[in-house]
Amino acid sequence: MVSHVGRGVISNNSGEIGGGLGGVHVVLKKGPWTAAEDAVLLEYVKRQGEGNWNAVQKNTSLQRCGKSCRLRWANHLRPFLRKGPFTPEEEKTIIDLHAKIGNKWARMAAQLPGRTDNEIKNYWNTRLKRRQRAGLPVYPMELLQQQFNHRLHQKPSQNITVSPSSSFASIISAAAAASSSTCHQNQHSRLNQNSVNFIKNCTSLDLLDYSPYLNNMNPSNSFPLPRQVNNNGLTSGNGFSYQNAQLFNQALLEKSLSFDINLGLNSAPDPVSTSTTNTTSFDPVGLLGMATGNNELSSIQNTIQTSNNSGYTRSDDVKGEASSDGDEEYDKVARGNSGLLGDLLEESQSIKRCKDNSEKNIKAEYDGLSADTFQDFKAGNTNGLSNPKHEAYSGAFISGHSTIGMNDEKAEATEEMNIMDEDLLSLLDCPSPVCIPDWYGVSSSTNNSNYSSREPSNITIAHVPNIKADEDDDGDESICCWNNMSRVLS
DNA sequence: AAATGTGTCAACCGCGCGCTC
DNA sequence: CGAGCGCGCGGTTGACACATT
Repeated sequence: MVSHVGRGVISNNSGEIGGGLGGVHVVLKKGPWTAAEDAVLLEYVKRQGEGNWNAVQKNTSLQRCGKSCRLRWANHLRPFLRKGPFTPEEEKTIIDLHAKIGNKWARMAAQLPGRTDNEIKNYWNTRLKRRQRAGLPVYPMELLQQQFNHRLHQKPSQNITVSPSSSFASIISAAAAASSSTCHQNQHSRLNQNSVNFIKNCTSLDLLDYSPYLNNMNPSNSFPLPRQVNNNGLTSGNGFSYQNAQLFNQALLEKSLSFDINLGLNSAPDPVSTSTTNTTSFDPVGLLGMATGNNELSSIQNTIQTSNNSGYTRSDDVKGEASSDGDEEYDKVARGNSGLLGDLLEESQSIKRCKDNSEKNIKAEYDGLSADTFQDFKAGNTNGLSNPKHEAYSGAFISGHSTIGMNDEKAEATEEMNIMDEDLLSLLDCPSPVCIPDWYGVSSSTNNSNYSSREPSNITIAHVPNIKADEDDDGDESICCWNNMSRVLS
């Protein structure tokens, strides 16, 4: 019945008023409102008050459906509307609220006098897009840490379902619940034990900004320290490399295949069936996607890609030590973590500069490489490369602990980290680089059940070393959670 | 200067909820 | 109790302006 879909067209789509008009087809206007139409609507509301929007078309000359009238009134004509850009306070409020309640625009608008849900929604979507493009997490780290700590000490009283539209607070709740819950002790897996140890040995989860929420192996549940960025845009400090981050990703993915949150925290575990009833499939991949506001799962890859390509890894530590180095670019990047649009703009520019700098420096360092090789590596194509020079170059690029451009002291500390990385790698005895499964980019909106049936085909762990699991009895319940991983390599 | 990309704004659409009959 | 209706919400899209290449 719609003659056209578009702006400024006349439609005979009677929409909601169909029934009320007894089947009379009324040509309704669509598209932008004119001043004259506004005047008519204003006058009507002045006389009749808000509501009964379908009556507007009946009682006035307006050729607009009730919905359109309501929208026009709510977003443009009603009194006390605030126009213009959001203030920093408003932006902060929006970010806070979104972290708490998710995409509840109307509820947010209720907290922001004079602002409409549409405005807030537009603002958020723009911000989201921008952060995604920059490979940044949606929420400022401070906020996340605050939320996580808060949720951690709250035992959920009811089941939590995690969906793509979940607020981050609910996701964090789920992670915190899993973290503190008593988990099933059966179905041990050697790989899982190793994963546990691996994770426990990690002090920083670089490249996976929000993976800490899933890291229920951290006994203190403390938030990991972020990486630092030196003045070449290269990462340094505590943390682990791109390769190890991928291993950690893999661990999370493995975990996703079998880790169910039983959110009935006090319910007795069912030793036989651990994943079929009353459990919510816990999908770290999807959660990470959501954590960064990206339901299409590109966030992790974006982050890794950023590091891989440029050697740059963003630090979330707004108050990080790097700022004290007088590193302006770093400061700008860190400032961008406020999540405010103005800072974001500056941040993305700084990231670009950092990236350019690091590429320049690395290219200079390994000047003997051909341009093609350089581009190949940037593209992640390292297949069949055995040139030592290239390997060094690869290391500089892949590792989060490049020493290029560092002073001796920093370089020494970073070298230590690289050694640690290698140790961790050797513990897992993984071929390097670890392949990212081809299904890794699957949207988190995909039915979670898919994950349980999709083995990561590209993960190639030849064998897993026999590492004694850390079975200390210091009350580290979280081990149980990982022990709950089953069927991973069966 | 033209093409392309990006941001912003405004509007439409489908869906679900609650009320009324 | 169920159908019809009004309304609100959240997702999506299109137009336009501006920035970048």
